[in-house]
Amino acid sequence: MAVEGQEHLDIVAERPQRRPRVQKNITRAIASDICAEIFPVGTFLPRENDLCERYGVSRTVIRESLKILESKGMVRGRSRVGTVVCNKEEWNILDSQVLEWIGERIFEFDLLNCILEARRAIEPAAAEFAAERATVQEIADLERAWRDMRDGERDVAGFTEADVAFHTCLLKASHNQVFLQLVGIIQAALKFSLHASNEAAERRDEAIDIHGELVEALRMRDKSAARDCSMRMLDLAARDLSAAVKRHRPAGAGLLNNP
Amino acid sequence: MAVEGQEHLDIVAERPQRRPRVQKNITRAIASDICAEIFPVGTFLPRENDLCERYGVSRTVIRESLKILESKGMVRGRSRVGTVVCNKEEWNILDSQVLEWIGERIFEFDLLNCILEARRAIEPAAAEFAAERATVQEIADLERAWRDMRDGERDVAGFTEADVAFHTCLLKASHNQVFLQLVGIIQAALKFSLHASNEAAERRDEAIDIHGELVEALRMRDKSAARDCSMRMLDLAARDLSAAVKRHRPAGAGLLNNP
DNA sequence: AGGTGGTGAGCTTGGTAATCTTCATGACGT
DNA sequence: ACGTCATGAAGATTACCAAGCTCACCACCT
Repeated sequence: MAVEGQEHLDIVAERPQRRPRVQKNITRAIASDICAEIFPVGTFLPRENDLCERYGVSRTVIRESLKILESKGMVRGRSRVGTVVCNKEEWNILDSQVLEWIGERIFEFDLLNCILEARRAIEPAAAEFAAERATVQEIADLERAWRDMRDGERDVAGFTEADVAFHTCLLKASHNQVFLQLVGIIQAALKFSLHASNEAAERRDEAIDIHGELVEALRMRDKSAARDCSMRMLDLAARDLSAAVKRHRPAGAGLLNNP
Repeated sequence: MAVEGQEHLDIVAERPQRRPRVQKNITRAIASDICAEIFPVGTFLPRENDLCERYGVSRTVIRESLKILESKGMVRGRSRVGTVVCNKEEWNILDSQVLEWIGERIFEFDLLNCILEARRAIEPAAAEFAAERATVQEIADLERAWRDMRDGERDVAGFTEADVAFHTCLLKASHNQVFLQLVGIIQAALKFSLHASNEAAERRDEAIDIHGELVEALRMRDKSAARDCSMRMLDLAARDLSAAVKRHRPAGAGLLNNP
């Protein structure tokens, strides 16, 4: 973990000949450090000049990174005073970049439960809209994603990817811009639920069946069937989620013995 | 409103002695110009140096502004090529700053309908959760907001503010982080629905009653009543919305005769 | 002669650095 | 207790270098 703090330095130092996207890396580095509570919520970040030293970049890069983080509600710059880390409630957790930066720490945020609740509200509604609005092309895309799920049943990464694609297509097919924006949280949810329940292969069979049923319901333009499939899908997701959470916090008090 | 386009110039030009918050203003100015399609979707922005001239600020400010816009999905910087305006589907329309920048043009985005649909999915669910999870303090806050609505019945601005506060409190009381993030779109929806239906005062009476009923339902921890109130509330909102849209597009075919 | 591919100039963004301005803060003096 | 001023950190400007994407041009091969 002494190495971890220097990670970004390596990125810069190891390739002096090429300077590949410093900005993005530094932003991610600072964001990760915030998520890791190296810079805890409510405290001030080091002065900009100190951040330059710490990450080995110029002040411009630091400032642009801070601007990005500020625009996502993670920090707030107080003029001539400093930059303070905001409460997690203020973070734009619907932003997919923020979710990426949080990464595995999503388990410590009590977020996956919230996301599941939100999905229960949103996805059945989206499925209904999709039943009446999806184009034939969109239904074809959904079916393709479903086939990819079926074919990728053995391969966890491939299966997850196809699952994400399926739900993304579903939201697209709802023809509602707001729902579509929520694809980020659903991605995060699928990523961390499935990754943990990969031994429960029989569940994937079940999931694949339901996804197939949903495609069929959309094709029939059957709104209530679509809603029903979506809800059953989420019941499965709920089971996976609780398995994932258990697995991630085996002792039940896993917060205490982290590295 | 012809002045509005030059606003940022004024800020810089009119007070050469004080330079207050250039950054924020410039970011808003560029964002507004993008929304106004002065820089249309799919085209390149002017070179950074030209933007400096146009807005009368240094390149650093421009670059930081572009970074912010990029982080919200409005533009994409292509290294050594230029900055291109993204499709509106890629914009983070759940971001409250983006919604602010869009402002009145929200009517041209076909967004209010989407938001209403999303609210129908979300708010009843949030109301149910609030019924079982709201603290007494939160219910008190809701009631206070409700009283403010009642007292501010004559004053459109005050009424809207109280209405926004009410719905914000409701989402808070649902104790779901994801729902809470959606306060931005609901604010936008209320702002533009009410502002247009301010002559229909009798509707506000009705709205106030329903809001009061909802508070009562929460106090009784009655989930189904809470959900029901929320849905009736949204039926009213739907009526207001169609009035607002009609009012904003009087000819009914406003899309056809733009340049 | 014509098409193909390599090459280099020029332009544009990415990044660095030094410098100045503006004020939020807190210590100091009245 | 209150006003004043020094201080230091962020806001902003400027200038410059680095690097790579484009494109036009020219040589070379067919």
